[in-house]
Amino acid sequence: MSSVAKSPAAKAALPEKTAEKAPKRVRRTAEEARRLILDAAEERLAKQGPEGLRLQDIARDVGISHPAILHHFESREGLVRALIARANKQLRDTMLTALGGGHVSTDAADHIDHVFRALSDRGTARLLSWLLLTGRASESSDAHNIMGEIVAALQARREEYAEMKGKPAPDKEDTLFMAMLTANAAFGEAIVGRQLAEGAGLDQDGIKRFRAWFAKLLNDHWDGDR
Amino acid sequence: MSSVAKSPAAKAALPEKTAEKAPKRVRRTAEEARRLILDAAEERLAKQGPEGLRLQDIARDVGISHPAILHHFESREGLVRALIARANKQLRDTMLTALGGGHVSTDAADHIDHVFRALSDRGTARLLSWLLLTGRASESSDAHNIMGEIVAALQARREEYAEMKGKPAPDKEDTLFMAMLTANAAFGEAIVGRQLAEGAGLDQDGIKRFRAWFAKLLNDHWDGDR
DNA sequence: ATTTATATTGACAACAATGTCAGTATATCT
DNA sequence: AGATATACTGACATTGTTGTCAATATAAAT
Repeated sequence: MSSVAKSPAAKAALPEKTAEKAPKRVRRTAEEARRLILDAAEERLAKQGPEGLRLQDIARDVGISHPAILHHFESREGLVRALIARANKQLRDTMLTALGGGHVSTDAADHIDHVFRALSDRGTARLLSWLLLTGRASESSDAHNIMGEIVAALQARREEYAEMKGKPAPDKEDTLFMAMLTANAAFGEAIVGRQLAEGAGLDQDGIKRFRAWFAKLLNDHWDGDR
Repeated sequence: MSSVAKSPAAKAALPEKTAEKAPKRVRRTAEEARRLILDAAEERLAKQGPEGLRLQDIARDVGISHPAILHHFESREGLVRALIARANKQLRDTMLTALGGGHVSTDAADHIDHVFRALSDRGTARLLSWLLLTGRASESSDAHNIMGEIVAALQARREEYAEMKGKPAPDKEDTLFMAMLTANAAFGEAIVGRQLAEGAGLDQDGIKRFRAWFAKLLNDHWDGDR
């Protein structure tokens, strides 16, 4: 990323007619180009925030000219929408497969860690946050379904677990609240986490301990009093 | 805030020389002007996100011309810095006075509600979030101290409470984690809260119930096992 | 090899936003 | 009242960013 792709320097060798053209243009498939562009945009967004999302910069990152981006996404807004759609999809997939994995009910720590990783460690939460901050929330009605699906899956797991233990079925709202708290905390951590941790003198390992602590809190509540 | 101050409409009464000038320019004190500008900027930011922070818009809201803003804040960046500084200060004050109020140890619900109100209901968390997303974190080294102060105050309360109950003093890190979780959750709620709540079919009252639920969770932990 | 479709580019247009400046009006001080 | 400091304005300069367009190169099809 230090040295940008140069135009062919070996061009003025022969002043003959053979030397006057050496275009060497890269041509990707549309799908591949879109993927590269989205990747670059995501990275910029994660690193520099909303104001770092400029077509020219992204183009430079990919090594293309900025009209190419317009060609693939119509407009800047189109690019943003594509970004949103992909982030939502990734999030949904990650969460649901995590919920689907077997070892949930016994140990919430892994589970919490999954959620935090999916949202916080990778830039997804920051991306989604920015989307929400800029008021583009309504466009991604997917978010609704995602939350619904997750809570449903979680509730199913919980009832299953309760039955196994011979306990009464847990309250649906209680499950919802657990999910909401987790989501809120993960988003919050994605944004203020590093800042808070630094302020409190917590290192990377301390953050891990925090997540474990949180997992335990939820775990206790999971098969606790209620 | 609905009707902006209008320029004098009663001006074309006499076509005489007396009617040709009616400047009626408002002149505030520098302090007052700065306050108004910051208020307007804050509101824009809360409503429309980062991209809504344009000098011309803010100026229109206040009823002045945009160079006036530059006059008071040097540059756009200056305005942003002032915004940050004020938000930090407000946050610190709110939190510490909330911590200082007597009824903390017995009922965490009020307390949690205070925190959420200070961060979430008003636009503070969104503002700070945007600041963090845009990477302006380093400029507000105040944040460090804030977190430190709060945790210290909380820990003091907790030790006091533990002694009253004749229990062993709580772990400092445990207190820190409680504060971190609360902060994360409040920030998260400020950003994704409405979206999640809608997706889950929760109304305003449901959000209140969630906060109460969270408060209870912390409360139980407060004088619980550890 | 020729044709076809389209990914890609450079140059330019259009616009928006910050910032500059010289001048104007208003509160305050003497 | 007159003088002074400065909050404020309108017009302009500047810069940066999105978007348009005609032209070009390249992969795939015939």
